[in-house]
Amino acid sequence: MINWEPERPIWEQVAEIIQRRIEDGTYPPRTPIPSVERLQQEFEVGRNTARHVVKHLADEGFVRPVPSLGTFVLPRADEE
Amino acid sequence: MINWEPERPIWEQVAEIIQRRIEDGTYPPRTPIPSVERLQQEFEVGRNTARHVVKHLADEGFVRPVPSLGTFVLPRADEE
DNA sequence: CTATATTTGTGCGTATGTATG
DNA sequence: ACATACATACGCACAAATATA
Repeated sequence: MINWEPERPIWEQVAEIIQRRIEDGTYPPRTPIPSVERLQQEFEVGRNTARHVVKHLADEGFVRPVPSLGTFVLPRADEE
Repeated sequence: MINWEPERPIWEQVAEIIQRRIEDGTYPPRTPIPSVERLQQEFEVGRNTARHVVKHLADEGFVRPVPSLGTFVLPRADEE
């Protein structure tokens, strides 16, 4: 079981964890973050919640989902 | 057309049918159950629903999916 | 040896229904 | 009324391994 903060949406808390992993290099640029299904399993959330996380990270410009392939970490501007 | 009971999920009803066939020997141990595509066709369900059925049966220990080969009926302990 | 078909695995996209706060 | 969360159910495409023609 995961102790989510009750004050904020779970998707937001998951998104922050993934974002942190992107920033600390756990998920390097041009590599895929865990799939929606993996996120579901690791964080014990539903599919829509996991997808919301990915969509948020994509909207924020951290990742780009590629159909049939995965969701890839975008390189920073100075790493382009 | 198939008359599914509206009260329960379709995947559950399909899984029960397959499980019954395993138990009555229609699908003997070490032989494959119908592929996902065959399940789709026979029960007129979508791929994800058919896969859900297989995953459920695998989680319950009735079958083991083998990539590229099929999903095989596991032998019971006393038949091992 | 090559080409095709089969089968599971893995991705994303979409919609609906239900429940909760 | 709305946002959040989950379950169900449909769709598509491609990858990888295997079997077969």
